[in-house]
Amino acid sequence: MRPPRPNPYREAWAGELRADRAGDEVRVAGWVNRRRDHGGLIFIDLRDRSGLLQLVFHPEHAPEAHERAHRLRSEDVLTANGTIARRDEANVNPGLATGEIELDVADFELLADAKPPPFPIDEDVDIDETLRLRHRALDLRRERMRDAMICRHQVIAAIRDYLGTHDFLDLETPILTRSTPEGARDFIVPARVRPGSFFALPQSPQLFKQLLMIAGFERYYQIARCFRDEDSRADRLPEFTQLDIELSFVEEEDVISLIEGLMPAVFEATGFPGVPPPPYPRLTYDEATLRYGSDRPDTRFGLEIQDLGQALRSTEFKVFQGALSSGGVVRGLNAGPRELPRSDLDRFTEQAIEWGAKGLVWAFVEEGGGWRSPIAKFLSDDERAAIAQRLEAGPGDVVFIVADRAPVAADVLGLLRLELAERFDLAARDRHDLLWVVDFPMFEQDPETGTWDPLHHPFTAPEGDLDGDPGALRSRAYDLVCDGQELGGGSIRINRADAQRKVLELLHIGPEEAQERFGFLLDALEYGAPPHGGIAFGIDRIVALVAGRESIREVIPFPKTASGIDPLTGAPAPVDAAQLREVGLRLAAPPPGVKPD
RNA sequence: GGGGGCGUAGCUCAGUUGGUUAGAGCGCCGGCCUGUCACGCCGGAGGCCGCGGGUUCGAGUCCCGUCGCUCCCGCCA
Repeated sequence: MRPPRPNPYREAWAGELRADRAGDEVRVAGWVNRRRDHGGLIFIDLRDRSGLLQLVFHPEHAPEAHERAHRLRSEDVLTANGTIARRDEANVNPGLATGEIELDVADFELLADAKPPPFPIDEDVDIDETLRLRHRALDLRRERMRDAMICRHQVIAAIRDYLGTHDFLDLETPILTRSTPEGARDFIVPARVRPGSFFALPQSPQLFKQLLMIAGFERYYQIARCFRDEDSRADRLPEFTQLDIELSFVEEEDVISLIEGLMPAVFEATGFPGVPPPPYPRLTYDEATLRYGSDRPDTRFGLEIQDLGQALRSTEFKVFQGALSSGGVVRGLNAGPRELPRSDLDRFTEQAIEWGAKGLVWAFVEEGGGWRSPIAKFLSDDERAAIAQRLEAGPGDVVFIVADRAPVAADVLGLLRLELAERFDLAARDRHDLLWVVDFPMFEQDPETGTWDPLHHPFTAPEGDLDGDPGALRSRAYDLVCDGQELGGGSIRINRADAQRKVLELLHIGPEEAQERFGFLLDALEYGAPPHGGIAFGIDRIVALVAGRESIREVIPFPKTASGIDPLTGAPAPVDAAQLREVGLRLAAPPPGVKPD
């Protein structure tokens, strides 16, 4: 850190003082991290953003200060001046960056005293998250959180630096806007200036960044706050921060190579090891869903899924035969030589059913090709051998098989894969797998309604015949995946109004509705839109990865809880009737705990 | 909306088969202590066992409901 401007509080950062300053008079300021009062000598670990420094209060060096120092307590704020003293060899603390020195305090001023904190600031223990969020200012004082926030800053600074030197303009887009078709539920804000109407908070700056391309800015980025009114997860909150990027006159390779330059810059800036250098491997969507049962595969461990259709094409076992003859699949994975008691097998089977399968076949392969399995007797020797060969399963291995519609089999085996990896701790810890998933289908058919839903948003450029079978269309989209989590995704966009209208039509968004909802984009597309494309990343996820945190709440200064509320401010909170009247609203029912008027 | 886990002192947790006075460590308060750095020693305070109901002679413990947190499914890039 740069040296502070000397002022009445501070002339140096406490955590950055070293033995070369021995003998110097300095003034430092910060919080009492910990006190060790020996009656005679008093030691205080002073904490500021830069780290810790031991202050010594000596009864003979400074009797008056020593007397007052007895009353210092944890988290008191003080400024102290004195002499930097080199510690005796025996008193050096190798665990502390400033451990070779200490400040022999001449005088200090208590700037603010502190109540005992509701949880320890000076040690790294798990505290109830709601309590931490309620006292977030205190929580953020903890080293772990300070590190995370600094890491967050470093990630964002590295991004700005990289994109800045690659000719990108950082431009803002509105927060009060109208519904964007990302597929999630919108947060809505009643509009006083037009009672009965609502703003929506952006789910992403998608439409605006396309307008910026049509405007001719060529290269844009933004660290953009985005909002989606859906239930949270460890890696998902209703409010999150996205790195939003868009470029003109580009195709897929341009975006991919930009990102393959950006990500290493981020990893380098944060000193994050473990990600192999680019080019990052690419998997097609079809490969990913077949081999890993997911379009965001975790490839840190094997357990790859295989198709068993060939091995079973003339099977008489009704379950498998039924699946195959009705257009479904039989797929399996080899879990390897695992000790799996019946209780685990039952649990997996139960879960498979919850995940949508009709059942789960398990089998232990024995010496000589026999199976210990409830279905062993329904399969011929040849079929068992063919399956074992396909799954490369030998004696001792346990294999799992699902027969179902292809998407169900993929999902179930994909989830089972993750479950097994968790159960046996298979994921490499010191390695992180970044990879691209490419060549997505444009649409996915809802098995119940038969309607076509876009896998990405409907501005993604399709590949193939727009007048042909929608199921055959591919999209020019790409997702960046890390350890089974989507870090970002994007696409080349549609840059012609007629093609855009056609795609919306395929989604049953008629001309009128299209005009009503995003006429402003369609209109702009009429005036010469360059070929363009881009990508968006979850900044919170990137920081969590780099900082090694399980939840993005650990890398956001003021996050909502997993249940979507803010214990710090109490938001969301009821508003009074006058505020409602102003925006032309009346509640159908009073909120819990509030009496109706 | 559904499923799992958790809820006991300020914090982190233990609490046996339902048993009478609910414990520990840390923190806090008081005293002692001149080389500690998780300082040490002595003493002390601190409890709506999430909340409501039920079973029972008796409930932290069993049952029902409910609330909160969290993880996952659904949902969501």
